[in-house]
Amino acid sequence: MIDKTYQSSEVEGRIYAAWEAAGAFRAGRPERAKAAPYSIVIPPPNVTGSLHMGHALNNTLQDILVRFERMRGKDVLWQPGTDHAGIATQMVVERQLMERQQPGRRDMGREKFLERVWAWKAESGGIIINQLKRLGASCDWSRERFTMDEGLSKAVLKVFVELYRDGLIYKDKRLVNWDPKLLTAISDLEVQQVEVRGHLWHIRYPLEGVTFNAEDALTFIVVATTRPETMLGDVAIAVHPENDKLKHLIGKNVILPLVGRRIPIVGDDYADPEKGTGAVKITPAHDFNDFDVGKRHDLPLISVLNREGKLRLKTNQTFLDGVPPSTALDETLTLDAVDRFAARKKIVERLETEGFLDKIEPHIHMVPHGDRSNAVIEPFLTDQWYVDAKTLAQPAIAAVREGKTNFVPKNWEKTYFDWMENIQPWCISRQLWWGHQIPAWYGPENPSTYGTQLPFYEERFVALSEEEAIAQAKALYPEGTEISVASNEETYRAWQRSYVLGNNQKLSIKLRRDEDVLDTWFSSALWPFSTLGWPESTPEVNRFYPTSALVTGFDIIFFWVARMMMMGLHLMKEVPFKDVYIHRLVRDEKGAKMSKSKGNVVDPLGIIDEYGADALRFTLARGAAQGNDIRLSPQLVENNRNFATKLWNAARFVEFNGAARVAGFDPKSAKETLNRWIAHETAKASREITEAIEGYRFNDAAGAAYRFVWNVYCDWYVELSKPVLTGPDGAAKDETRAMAAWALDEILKLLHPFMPFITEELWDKTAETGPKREALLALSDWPALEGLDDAKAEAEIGWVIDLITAVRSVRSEMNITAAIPLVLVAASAESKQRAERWADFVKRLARVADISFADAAPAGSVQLLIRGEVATLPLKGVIDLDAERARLQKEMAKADADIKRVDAKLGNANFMANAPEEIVEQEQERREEAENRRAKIIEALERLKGAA
RNA sequence: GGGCGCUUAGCUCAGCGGUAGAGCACUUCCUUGACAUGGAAGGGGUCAGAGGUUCGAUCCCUCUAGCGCCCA
Repeated sequence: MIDKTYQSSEVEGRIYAAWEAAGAFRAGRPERAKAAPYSIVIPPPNVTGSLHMGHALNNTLQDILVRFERMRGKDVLWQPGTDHAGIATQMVVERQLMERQQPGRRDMGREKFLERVWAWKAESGGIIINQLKRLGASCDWSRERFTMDEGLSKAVLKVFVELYRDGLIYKDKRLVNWDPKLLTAISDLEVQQVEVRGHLWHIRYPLEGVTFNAEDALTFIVVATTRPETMLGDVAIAVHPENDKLKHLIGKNVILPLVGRRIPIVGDDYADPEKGTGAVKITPAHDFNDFDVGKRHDLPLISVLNREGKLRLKTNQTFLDGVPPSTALDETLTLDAVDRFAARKKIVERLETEGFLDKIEPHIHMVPHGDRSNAVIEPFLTDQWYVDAKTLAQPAIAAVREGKTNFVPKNWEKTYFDWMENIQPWCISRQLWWGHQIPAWYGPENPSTYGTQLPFYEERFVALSEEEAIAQAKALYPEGTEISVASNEETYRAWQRSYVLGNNQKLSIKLRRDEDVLDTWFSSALWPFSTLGWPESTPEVNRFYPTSALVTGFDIIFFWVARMMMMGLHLMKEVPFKDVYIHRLVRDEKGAKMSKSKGNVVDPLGIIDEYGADALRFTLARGAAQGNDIRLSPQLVENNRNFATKLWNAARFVEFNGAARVAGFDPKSAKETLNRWIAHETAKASREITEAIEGYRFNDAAGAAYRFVWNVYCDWYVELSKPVLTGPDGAAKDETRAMAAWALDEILKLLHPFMPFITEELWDKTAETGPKREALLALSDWPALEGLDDAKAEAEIGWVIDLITAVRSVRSEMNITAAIPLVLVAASAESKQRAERWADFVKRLARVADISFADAAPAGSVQLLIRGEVATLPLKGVIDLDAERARLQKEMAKADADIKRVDAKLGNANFMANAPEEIVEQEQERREEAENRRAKIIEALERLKGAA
């Protein structure tokens, strides 16, 4: 028995447990060994994260695809897992330590700290997985993976070593985006440009060889900068070679204020003559553009900041080199160890008091910020590891061009190409501890070539293991050298000191391992194959790679999709996925982006608690039109919860009326027109939904399902079947019961990918009568309905629906509550038959007292036009004749307008000459129909005159 | 500055070269035994503006205005 109401909170947990117990989501079920594979890898959520609405959308869409294909009989793998989220997770744990006033990570050391992170992972790592289950996600949880798992770590190591060997990973000293708060490099994708109201400071740089006079513009050159503190690292001034006002200064020198360094004025077209003063200061160690200019002119790099963003001057040899002592310099040196922003203020003050400040303009500009720390990012000169993304990008670009991977919607291709074609080296090292430690070991420069001199060059050994690194070192250093690995940085330094001091005659060498870890996205880039067991040649790799589809948000096309493409193609020689479906954002009901700081975040679990997972899923699916953000409001979810209730009640009604599934029932065998009609409609809906899911048109699929269930099955089939179901027993009743149950079954299947819980529950409840169910709904066959189209049934039921609707309209408009007679005028034989067959139904649904036939319309009746024929409601005395006249005149006006419009077309020689034949025919039919309608209305108006 | 996209009913959004659609909201009516989380009926749109292509444009093209996102 189906309960009176559907309690999602009671049902969902139980149903999910049943799926898991049956292993319904497992890939590689034996009975599907010969089935085609279908695979999706989940975009791994952060292991310590929790489910937000973006996840809910993303995973709902994947689940729709996966459940759909599973029902289509494929061997489906939805590969779940989480990533370790290096920076975010490390931040959380460090903050925790701070809050608890425990020692920081440096104090406790790497090993201890990592223990803490693993403990934190153990504690909070399962949360999001369970939340995904509450959403109904049908992942194969037995295969859950984590980027820091042994297997995935092995994959990361192997890839690093291979790419290094191939020259696609290298170490380089370049400017990186440095986060002075987190003390790590980040990739340019992790930098957010934020518009900031700042200033443009115009500074006078005195020309060499003349006496500086703030009043005399011939004694200096003015440059504008947004970051005056970096002037301490200036090494040149650039002016455009064709800048007529300034080009005469090229080749001359200026004396850097506050420092006294002599720096050249160089000609470079980077200096835009239209912008600012036309001259720009060049600080190659603190600006990406300046770095390039510096390279072109062979300028030195003077870094004046330390890792924490404080000025580093006193012990900074490159800063002091070639600068004559002066009191100005001494005063500048007092800024040593001062934070960059405090230093900026002080420097501006000094420039002003000493006459070097020309003017200050307010200036709005973009300032880079770290996406995790929100600190202002410094371009910073360090050694980091890079991936040669440009080389890897080439096959990845080609694969999309050749259609091996398709973006849906297609226009995202352009975004992908734009980025890929202008791709920069990918900085993959992070100064963190939580992550995959880079498998590189360093030792002193080979003494056989450099004796025991100061080791300013380090030998580098990139290897899969410490043993391999030692073996490599053995091969490099002189025979008999003892080689060991320092357990930590400290012991290495201690050894290094003694080595440098020449106390090491025995040639005992220590190696140290690179302390840094890899960008989390490096491991995520391997996700489509590392999760399948690569580098082992597992059956899963062979069966499920390349994956079928990837479903993700546009915000990680660069971070993730592009990098998976590069890695997949390079390492597997095949694209990682055939289709990439890109969905958009879930916004709040006002259209604002959900964010913690705005406080407008809608918690999917709260929605699930209140309305059920199915309602949330259906809402998201209905809203997921390609290319559009989804505005989510509780109202919408409520509507879809109501839809679930509607379905529930329909099932209850059907059950209550003895509709039980009949073994071997073939819908094609139905005799009753109504039953043939619903079979026809079911097949139609099934086609629409199938095609829509195949095309990733989730909204169309959900919309078609909604309309079919509510506006076809419930509104008409159930209503029209009532007289039969509640009437006398017989073949028609038996058939209708069987058909009602059959169609409901098809509905459950068609809705299952969208609303898995309620459909599975009903599948179970309806199994109580009739033949035994062979499988859970999740594992049942998707409808494949052939040979059910029935135009005749469609025409007949359509006629009935039109008739009922028309009578209801008049009743409503005329405010008639009593049962009224219906007279069909000059009815065709077909209409007569239909009317007789459907009399009971029409009487019931339109509240008609009786149906009769006449050759002419009775006087004083209301006229209805049903598919070209006249039906009347003799309402003499009941109706307001004026109102009826007005109604008819309105219809008349419409008919006139229709005729006029069609005539305009048909009278146009060009239209007749150029329009396709079927369109012309259509127009002609339309005219005939309108003409007929008009004639009937005129007759009715005439009759009204007679009645008056 | 470059790129992508949007502008359709009061709201949120589908759609599309051949007479404008849905949901919600609104109005009126309905405690008929699946469902008031419901049923029935109804009002409401020169499809942002201006040009162009076409027999025909809400749809294709160009421009303008406004809004959004991404990249520099």
